[in-house]
Amino acid sequence: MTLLDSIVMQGLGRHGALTAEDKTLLLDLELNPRRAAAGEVLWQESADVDLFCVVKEGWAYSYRNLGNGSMQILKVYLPGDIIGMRDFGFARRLAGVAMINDGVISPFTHQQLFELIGRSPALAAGIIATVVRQQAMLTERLVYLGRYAAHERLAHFLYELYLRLKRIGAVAENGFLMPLSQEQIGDALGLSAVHVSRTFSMLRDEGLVVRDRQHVVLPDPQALARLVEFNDTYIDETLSSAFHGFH
Amino acid sequence: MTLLDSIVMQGLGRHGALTAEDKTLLLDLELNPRRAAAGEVLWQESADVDLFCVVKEGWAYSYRNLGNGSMQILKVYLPGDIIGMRDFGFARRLAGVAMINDGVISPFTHQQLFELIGRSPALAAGIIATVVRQQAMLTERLVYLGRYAAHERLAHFLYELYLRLKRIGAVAENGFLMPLSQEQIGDALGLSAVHVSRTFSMLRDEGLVVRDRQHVVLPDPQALARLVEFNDTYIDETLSSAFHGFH
DNA sequence: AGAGATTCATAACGCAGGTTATAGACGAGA
DNA sequence: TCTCGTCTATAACCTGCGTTATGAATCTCT
Repeated sequence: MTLLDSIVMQGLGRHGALTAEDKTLLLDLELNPRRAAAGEVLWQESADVDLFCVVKEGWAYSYRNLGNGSMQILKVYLPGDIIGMRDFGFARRLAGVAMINDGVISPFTHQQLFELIGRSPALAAGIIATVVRQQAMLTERLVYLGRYAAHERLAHFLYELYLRLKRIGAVAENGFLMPLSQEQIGDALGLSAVHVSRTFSMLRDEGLVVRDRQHVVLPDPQALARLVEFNDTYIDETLSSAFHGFH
Repeated sequence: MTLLDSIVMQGLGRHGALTAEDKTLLLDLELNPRRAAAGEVLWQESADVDLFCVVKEGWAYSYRNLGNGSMQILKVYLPGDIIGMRDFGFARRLAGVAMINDGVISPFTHQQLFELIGRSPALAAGIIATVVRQQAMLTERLVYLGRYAAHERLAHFLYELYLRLKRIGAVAENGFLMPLSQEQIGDALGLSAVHVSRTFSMLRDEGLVVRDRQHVVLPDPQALARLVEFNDTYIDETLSSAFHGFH
């Protein structure tokens, strides 16, 4: 799991050839890795925007604390993801970010990001693509919050994680580790922790999800995908050819 | 309402001086205006991505049609907004777009957008800012879908429209025209049309919203804002200084 | 190894909001 | 002016999910 540095390159660079300089620029982003403990808050809402991070190990999530005492988790970050792009261009953080479990992150500065954009059109395009893809994932979540029932939300959530983890080689025999508590899952899906538990039981009874603490197995991923009519365009879609021309 | 062409410039250019050439580039985007009738579908989900549009008159919305027969409205577009940025970088539309009422739109091509980005770093930065701001509005909606009750969702929705319309001078004496049906509002807020009606009645009884068909008045906008703890950072926040340095 | 804190499963109960139904108000077109 | 279709208001009824509670299992710290 330590060679995930390259995942960023895969994610950003798949659609166009990266030059050796591009690769150097990318690797430079990861020169300052540090450990981050479970629960550590990387930054709070409204903090100044100074850093972005590459997640190298562990999971993180971005969230909003609400006036009514509840929390909404906006996105779960996996190894290889870039944290903080949400705030790109803003002076203040729109959401807080915290680690879910112990991990390693590589912070880099606003400054570094601007330089990278200035030096490599290919990477600039890739970064825009990253932002747009994140927006697409957010949209997908929004649709599920607005119009689907609890079991569909949970199934969709698990299947999305499954696909994303598979991309980075963190799935074995349809199983993966999921360090999120049911409370946190509820905060992501707009459900109470109790109902998340109920819903897990339901999916278990239907043979769709087997779970033992943090270990999750999807015995039949296709069945899950059918249940949620999973639209994976937003995860795997290739960029348009017009976009390539931009490089 | 016909001079709204300039709104795009206001929205993108407020944070940095635009050169005369920048302005020309922007005006070039609006050379081909055409009428669009209420209900007209500008494009469907999964269609090829070819065009973007500036809305010059009228309202539009982007939406997803779901397998369970319902619809989720993702965003309402007002005069001066750019439609289609959601799909920037994708080969296929992630969402359909339709007109709410009669209006005028100015389509421009992928090609034009790329040229504009290539020629003017200031405009490129502005466009990224537009995308990020849209993402922020989407996030705000997501939070409300996940963690707030019907009356809070509706109040927030109305107040956001109020602010956006005020920016473009479409509010008079705290009142504005809202061409959305209650069914459409429900599709945006993840509620049934019946419950939207109930909730309007509730807000009316509390003196927060007066409504007669399409005419809406917010007698005390501040009271509404308090109800929803409105966070207008994402609408008005100035860009970070680092971002300015990028121009 | 023991104590306290977290997490999870399941049950009981209540309510916000979905669904269906009905009737009035309004708008477009003949 | 009449008709038909769309939109809205309100009522009656039902259910999915929130809330609260309890006990068991697991983790953490010493």
